[in-house]
Amino acid sequence: MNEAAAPGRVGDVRRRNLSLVLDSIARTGDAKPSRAQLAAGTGLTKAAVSSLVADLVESGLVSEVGLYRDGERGRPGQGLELSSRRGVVGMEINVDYLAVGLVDLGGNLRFHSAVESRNRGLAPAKVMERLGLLAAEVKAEAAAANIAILGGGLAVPGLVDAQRNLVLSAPNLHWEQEELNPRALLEGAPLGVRLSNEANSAALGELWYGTGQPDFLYVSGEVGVGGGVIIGSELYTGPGGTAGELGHIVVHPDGPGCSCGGAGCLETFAGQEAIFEAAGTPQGSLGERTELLLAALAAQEPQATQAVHDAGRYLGVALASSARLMDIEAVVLGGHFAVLAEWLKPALLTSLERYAPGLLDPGNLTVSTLEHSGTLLGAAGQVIRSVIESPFEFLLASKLA
Amino acid sequence: MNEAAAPGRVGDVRRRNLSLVLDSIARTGDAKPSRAQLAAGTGLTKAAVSSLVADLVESGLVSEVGLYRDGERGRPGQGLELSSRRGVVGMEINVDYLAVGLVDLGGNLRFHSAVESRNRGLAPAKVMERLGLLAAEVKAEAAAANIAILGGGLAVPGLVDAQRNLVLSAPNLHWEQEELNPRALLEGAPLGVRLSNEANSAALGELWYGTGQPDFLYVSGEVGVGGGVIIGSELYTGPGGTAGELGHIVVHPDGPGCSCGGAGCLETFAGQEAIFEAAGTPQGSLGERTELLLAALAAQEPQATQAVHDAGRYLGVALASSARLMDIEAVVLGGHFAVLAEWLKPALLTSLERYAPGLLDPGNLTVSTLEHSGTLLGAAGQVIRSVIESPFEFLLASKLA
DNA sequence: CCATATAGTTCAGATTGAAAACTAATTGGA
DNA sequence: TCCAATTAGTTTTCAATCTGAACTATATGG
Repeated sequence: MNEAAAPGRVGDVRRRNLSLVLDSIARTGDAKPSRAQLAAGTGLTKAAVSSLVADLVESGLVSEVGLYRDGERGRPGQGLELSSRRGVVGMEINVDYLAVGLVDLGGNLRFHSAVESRNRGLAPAKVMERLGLLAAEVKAEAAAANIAILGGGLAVPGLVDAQRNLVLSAPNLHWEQEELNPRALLEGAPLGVRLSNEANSAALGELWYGTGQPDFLYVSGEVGVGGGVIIGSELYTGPGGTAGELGHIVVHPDGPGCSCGGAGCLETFAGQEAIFEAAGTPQGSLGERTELLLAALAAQEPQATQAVHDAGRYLGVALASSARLMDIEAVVLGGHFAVLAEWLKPALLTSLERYAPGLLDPGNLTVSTLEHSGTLLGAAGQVIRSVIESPFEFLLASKLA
Repeated sequence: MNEAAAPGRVGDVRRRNLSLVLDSIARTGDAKPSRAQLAAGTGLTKAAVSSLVADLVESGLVSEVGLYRDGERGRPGQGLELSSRRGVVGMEINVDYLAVGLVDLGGNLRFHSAVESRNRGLAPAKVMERLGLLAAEVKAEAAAANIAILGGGLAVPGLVDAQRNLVLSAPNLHWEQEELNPRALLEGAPLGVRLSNEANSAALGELWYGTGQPDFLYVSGEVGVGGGVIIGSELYTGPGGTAGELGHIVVHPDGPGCSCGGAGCLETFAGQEAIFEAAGTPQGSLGERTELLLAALAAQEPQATQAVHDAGRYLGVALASSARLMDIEAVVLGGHFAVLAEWLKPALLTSLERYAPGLLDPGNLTVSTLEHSGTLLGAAGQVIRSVIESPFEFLLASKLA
């Protein structure tokens, strides 16, 4: 008996149905369903839904929002929605900036703020201090709007251990085995602050607040090339939690050495630095270099065009291999790749067609529309999702308080 | 409300616990646990376990096997085991042979038979006819041993649609969109016959009856190069069910064209045909060529050695990329690669160390020990697993009958 | 032969959803 | 104006199923 799965108890049924009803309300979104509609949608009886909704309303997760009239006869229903008076703070540390946002349970970004910050090489404590200022701003905004902060999500460009609040490694920040104390950013928030990986959060943001496709590979072109795999509306993390390292897929066995110790990795051909260098973009801040590169592309300068073309070609190789291995049918481009999409896509599609003909419909290669808030939304969304998936635990906690 | 998850009913608790108890008995295997031990292992009360076991015994899935004595004091328990009087037939169609086997619920291969058969290009009906002869043999053996056949699993080297009993494509058999009628092989078996992919079945066989690791990539080197990804003791199939196509990962962007329409695929460097050709092995049957190649390798013939070395190198590239993308930490070599392992492994490990240093512990690169029966066991195991995972449905059916 | 220990069963109690009957609120037509 | 029709939501009764505690069954060892 190596694995001890938990036994089913009578009470589990209610846990599950609480989650089912809450999830139904979340999915229905703006339509603000009534109890009767939820009963029809979930397959539960009206009696069961009424009882479940009563608990959810009492906990503050769900609120009744006026009457619901369809223009037909009969008693109108009470509209239900995820409370707009409860929110989660999304936070992001990246190489060049810090960002925070307040997301209510319904997924609306109620407030948003970002500052430039050269975080590479900075001590984690120093960065957390700066982030704390932004967090204070959010808290003030939340108080003003009468929104209770339930918790927060913090995305960093590196490998994290969410259980132990540990950044295992964030090479682009020059961090290694750093213990953050994210909880301190939002003192008093009952659900604390959850660490997560930037690319994974962006992928989840795209899933919950973007395209809504259930299966896709999100490609994050920040300083490194990252990826997030969404399968069946869930993040695929792999057994060790480090899946999606698209940047270190080998795209040429005779390629140059990579910072990861390997060779021929995608990142050495399609990382930001690699593209800037191949394009001959002079040194400078990220914003400046991006401007210059875009200008060069617009001017059809050959070196820049070739650089982006090559990046697209090798990205195509990596995507072809990924699609074959993981059966991926859709790709969403984010970060740098979204910015360069116009010039990148043709080479990418040609490459895909060469290495995996017919596997990926060109229409399934899309560009993220969430821009910089995707990561934020995903980081906060993970906390919101955890409430939607186990509301019972939340109910218990809020009854004690 | 786009997805309608099923509501939890009170009866679901019992469904789950029936499965939990059955699974506990299966895992404990030869130890033949008592009800009391199951209660301790599952966290259920003795009362609940007794009630659940009663149902399982009545259905015939579980049998009591004499008393259980620990040498200590107290009333001895009744040992329980998955019935050895119920079995599932595993069947395999491959390019060069057909095989069948009888697996009892406890996972013991009770009977096994295989014949050579040049199936490439043969009509599916003709192949099924030959397979029917083997199936008849199994049925006779089962009758003689007083084992009731519950169902069967049939593995084929191609992409299948298990719901519709369809082989979507099996290029190495020259089959395309073939409708088989596997159920006819085992008339009267209550669970019918389930089609599955050969590489996936071999991976599952390895999981259930081989190493027992919960996370690994199985590499099947038959005529094509296939793969099966096991994550968290489950087969990863991807959204469309075609995941694990290791053979068509791009290992060299300037590589030769592949039968899949792409270019630079692993299969063009490490497929059986590619290795034979590179090694200069003359034409002939698979068995003959394998003998010749092994002899050449034993004699340290340079061309053969180089061919296998190259195959290992490119397999290393594919595994490095796979490990990065899917966070795979262990690899099991099967089929042709298991046969060549002695000569293949050094180059493979060197390659892995070059392209993904430190990612895969050399000790986690193992060779399948199940040989040809792995696929059979996996094909049958899927049916056995489906019973273990939802015994309630089986109970219902057996009560009606 | 009895104290002790362990296995397994029986029965009351609690939780929970289904089903059906009931109350509540609204519209439209007589 | 008022009542039939219609839809929303609540109350009540019932069945399924687990827990916990008390009970019975069967072994060992002095």
